[in-house]
Amino acid sequence: MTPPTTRPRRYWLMKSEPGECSIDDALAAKHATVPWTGVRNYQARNFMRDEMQAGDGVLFYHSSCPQPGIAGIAEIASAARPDPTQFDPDSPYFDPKASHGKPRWLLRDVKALRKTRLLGLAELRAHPELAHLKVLQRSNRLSITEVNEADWELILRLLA
DNA sequence: GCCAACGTTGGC
DNA sequence: GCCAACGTTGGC
Repeated sequence: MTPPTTRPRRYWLMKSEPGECSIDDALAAKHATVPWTGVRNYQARNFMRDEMQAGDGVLFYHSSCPQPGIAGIAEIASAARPDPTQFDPDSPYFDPKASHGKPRWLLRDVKALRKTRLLGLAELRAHPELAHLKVLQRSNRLSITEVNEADWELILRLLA
């Protein structure tokens, strides 16, 4: 018997518009868990479909709002599964080219662990060690990016 | 509301 | 496969 394969825990930054799903909304949800619906970018989808693993750490980021920044800590809480909003003609995320037989968009459930103080962009930028963070790059539009372990640990220290 | 950057679309 | 037009993102 070969032992189950393991890999080091990975870390992600996931953007959510608080008007749609804030860290408070996620914490208030059943099991503090929300399906990460509405991602319609292939690179972000591929992270959810192929790269993530249950238990991975998540920086819960508020975007498109008065105070953008990291607002909480969460973790990946499920395997990949089809995003149901792609099949719903009444959803803004409806995708007429998707079908149940051939879903295009896969999501993960994300479990909120705690709300933190808001760690805003200006403060993130004030730490040169974090300068390479994807979310700080000029006009990065990707809603899911990977965070390396050193950055994860530094950010958790800043939030402590 | 502005606007730069980027992904997607579709004609060729 | 190219590439211009278009739509979206998202901080400011």
